[in-house]
Amino acid sequence: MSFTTSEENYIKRIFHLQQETGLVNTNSLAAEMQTRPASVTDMLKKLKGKKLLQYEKYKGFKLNEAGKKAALDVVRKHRLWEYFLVEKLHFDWDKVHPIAEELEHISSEELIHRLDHFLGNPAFDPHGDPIPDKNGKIPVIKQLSLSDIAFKKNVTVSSVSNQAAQMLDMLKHYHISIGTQLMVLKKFEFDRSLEIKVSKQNACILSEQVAKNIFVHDVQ
Amino acid sequence: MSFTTSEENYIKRIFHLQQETGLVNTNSLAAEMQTRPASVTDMLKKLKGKKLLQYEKYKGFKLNEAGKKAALDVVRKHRLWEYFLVEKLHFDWDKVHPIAEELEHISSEELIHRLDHFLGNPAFDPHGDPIPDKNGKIPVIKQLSLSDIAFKKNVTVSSVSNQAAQMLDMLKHYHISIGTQLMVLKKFEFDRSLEIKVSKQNACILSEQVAKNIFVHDVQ
DNA sequence: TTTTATTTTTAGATTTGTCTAAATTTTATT
DNA sequence: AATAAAATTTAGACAAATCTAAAAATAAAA
Repeated sequence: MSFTTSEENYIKRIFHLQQETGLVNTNSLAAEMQTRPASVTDMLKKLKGKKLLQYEKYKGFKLNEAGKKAALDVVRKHRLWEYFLVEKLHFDWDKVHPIAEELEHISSEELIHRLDHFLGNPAFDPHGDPIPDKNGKIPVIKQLSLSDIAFKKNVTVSSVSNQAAQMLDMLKHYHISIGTQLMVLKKFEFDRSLEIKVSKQNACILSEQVAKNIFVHDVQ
Repeated sequence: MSFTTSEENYIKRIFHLQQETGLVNTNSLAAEMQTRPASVTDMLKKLKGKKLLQYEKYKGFKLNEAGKKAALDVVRKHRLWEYFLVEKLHFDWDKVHPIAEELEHISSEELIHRLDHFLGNPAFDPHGDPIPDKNGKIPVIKQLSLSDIAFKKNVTVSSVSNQAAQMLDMLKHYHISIGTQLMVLKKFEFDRSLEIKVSKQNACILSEQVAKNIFVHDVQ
């Protein structure tokens, strides 16, 4: 099933709204989409016709399973492109959203599959938001990301979600790999970067983005 | 001035047709666009209204300077994206056209500027077609590209248009740089790759794409 | 529980890009 | 030069996505 750019935009916004409020209503979606309630009603009929939406007139609405999968596909594309723009083209992270809004509607599945691989299958975008995988599965941030660890607590690296060469290079340089023991010394609120201590070496600084991609567990 | 996707597609096709035939006529453009002559006429009025087209009813038409610049912008975007798809995402070169047809309509100038830089400001796309620069200037293939040099003729490398790290790595590996003396020994028609001899070293094979990006002049 | 206010939907219009069918202009042929 | 053929344009229609204004349904308040 393929969708128009307009359909994809509506699907994505409904998805985000229903995550906060459960059921979505016409006026709030119209406000989000910067359009008129009447236009929303028109689109709701189309989406219901495509069997993406639970919708009864005057009752509020939400995406069904097919609709959620469609939304996650768009979210995945958006976040992968944002990652590309920041990591490869060195855009500032706060400049990429409008460009990703266009790129997310490029249709080729093969393109996204290859882009994902090229980027090292990142789990989080430059804003720290999770990137759904091909099946719509969202990586869970089980309080185990290094960015959520308490100070002075000894932890062991269990996985690194971002396989990009640059990331691996950096970790290699700091002598971090699966099994390495770490301790968080300080968190800079300004950019949420972390000062950490690796085994018996000197302290070093990791960006929030790197920290989010490092998963750790308690030392046994 | 910005254009719709449909306008850009028409502009691009008119550009390619007028390079071959000078004046373009309605039926041939309709055939190229896989649409009806009546639809072409409708679009011609729009493009004339935007002052991109020299057009008198029943007389044939062609892009004026503004139109040509608009066309070159689209061609530039298309070819840069093709280069990206082949060089970075490792698509087969014959698979990238339809995807680039979508990507070429992404509007951000900053994006294209950064993409160009990221790719190493390539002068030719994976099909060997020249990539217009930001100002619409098309790199001239003055019989000086290595791919156009006669066999057994001694030449000196004068410039390398593609600044990508991978390209430079490869050239370094073969001990090729500005000033290096080369000789073309053989051309394989199958993929137009070249066997060349570098100074007093062993012969090596260069792909057509690499050869097109190496410019040479006669040995003085 | 009426009445009022809010929300949502319908009806009908608009824009963009397309179409078919018919009319017009140009070109080619006798 | 008159007529036939081809190319091009006009006229009117349609689908998608939007809009305004009015009607209908629901929710809130008196």
